[in-house]
Amino acid sequence: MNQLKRRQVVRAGTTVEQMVRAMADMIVTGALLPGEKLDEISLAARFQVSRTPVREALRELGAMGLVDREPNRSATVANVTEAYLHSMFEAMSELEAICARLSAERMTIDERRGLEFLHRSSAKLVHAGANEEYAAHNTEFHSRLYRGAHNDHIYELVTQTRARLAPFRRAQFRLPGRLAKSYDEHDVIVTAIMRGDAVAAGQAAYAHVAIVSDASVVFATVKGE
Amino acid sequence: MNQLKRRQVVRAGTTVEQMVRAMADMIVTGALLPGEKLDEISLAARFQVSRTPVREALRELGAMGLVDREPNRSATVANVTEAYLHSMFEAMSELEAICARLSAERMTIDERRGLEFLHRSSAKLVHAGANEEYAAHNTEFHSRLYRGAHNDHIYELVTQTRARLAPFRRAQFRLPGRLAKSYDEHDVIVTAIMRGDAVAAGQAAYAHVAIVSDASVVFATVKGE
DNA sequence: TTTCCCTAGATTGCATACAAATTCGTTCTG
DNA sequence: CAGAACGAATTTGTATGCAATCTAGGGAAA
Repeated sequence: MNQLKRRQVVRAGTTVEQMVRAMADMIVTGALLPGEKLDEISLAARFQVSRTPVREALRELGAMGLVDREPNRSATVANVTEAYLHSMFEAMSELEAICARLSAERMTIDERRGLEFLHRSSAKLVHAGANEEYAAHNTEFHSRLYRGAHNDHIYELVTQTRARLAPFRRAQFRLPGRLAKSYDEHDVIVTAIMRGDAVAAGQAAYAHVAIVSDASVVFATVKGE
Repeated sequence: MNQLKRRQVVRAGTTVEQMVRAMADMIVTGALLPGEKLDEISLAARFQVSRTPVREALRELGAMGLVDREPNRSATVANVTEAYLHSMFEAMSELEAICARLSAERMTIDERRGLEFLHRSSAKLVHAGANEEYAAHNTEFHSRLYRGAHNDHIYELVTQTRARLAPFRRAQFRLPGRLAKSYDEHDVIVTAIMRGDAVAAGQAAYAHVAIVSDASVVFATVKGE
């Protein structure tokens, strides 16, 4: 098995799919910063492919809102105005509220128990001050909330919004005491969901995200313009 | 000015943009039916361009959710499962509720007056049974609700969802008496917004869309599986 | 010195060419 | 006759080439 084609690499698909995944990841994780130029030739060289798949990947990323494109100029990592950023955070609050509300009504027993267990198990990370690991737990926590709503389209909308927001809330848990507060806020949500209180769950989720927005460090306009 | 290039035609952009607009329109209006095959060569011939822009347009439409794409097989007009369709309608209800709620809180005086005027002026269309025209008024009515929320990202989400839903609710106003009921439901929303009652506006909007979902004729799986 | 304009290089947009994959018809076999 | 298997034709995926557009730098004029 010395000579396997690029195509056969685990979980691969077409070249474009790979590029989209790779670049989306780089943008979301911050390896590429908002405003950064993405010229097709460099990308083609970097990924060892021709410009054709690069262009298709950029177009898809553009449609996803992760990169900005204008005719006859290089694509750039999406960089939004402060007003738009605010609208995304607000939308996120609303969407999370919906998910929490629906989760309170629709989660199966197993989902509820799983959520509670995950939440409880993150307590020790708070005490240990394990930023990175708590962040991972946090992501999983919210993911479960989205899935728990049992609505595929809402899941898509919230996931998409979260991805676009990611580059702008990197240092979320750097603020002192934020971890413990986050845990407490999750606790309110979990409690409400466990007892099937949709209204309380929705309100708690809305407030939680709203707080995160405020706590988030906002990178405005990093490069170019 | 005899020899103007394709590019210079009014409101045009790059070839791909034109194709995306044209095809999105065809899909949304039903000129292309869900499930229909979209092979690149035919499209290229039809639009008098090479396959390259066609492929980019298809990829963008795919990202928008208007066409389904799988590696090494033709793209098709998006055709969703009944479960997914249901989830889109539910999402639409939630999103419209948010917009109505925020509109009740945030619309300017002018926006409120404009909405009310538009609504009142559609009354005569109901009496006349003018389906087509009422449908246009209806579209405009909802558009204003979305813009009235003063949140660009939510506007984007709701617009996108509406577009994906369009092919599946074509015959919305064909049902007898639906026009009058729609008007009455709009009336409740408008009244709530005019008096700034966010909760009532949200509930009325949610109920309105939920009814439309039920009233909608669902085309399931038109062509090809 | 500053500003404007022009040209050369660089970069994107689209077309064409070729490779890989799929599909469908035909043939061969049981 | 049914079904598997092979192969040609169709269709998608990627590379390359050329035209159109943009950008940057230098030189001329104010």
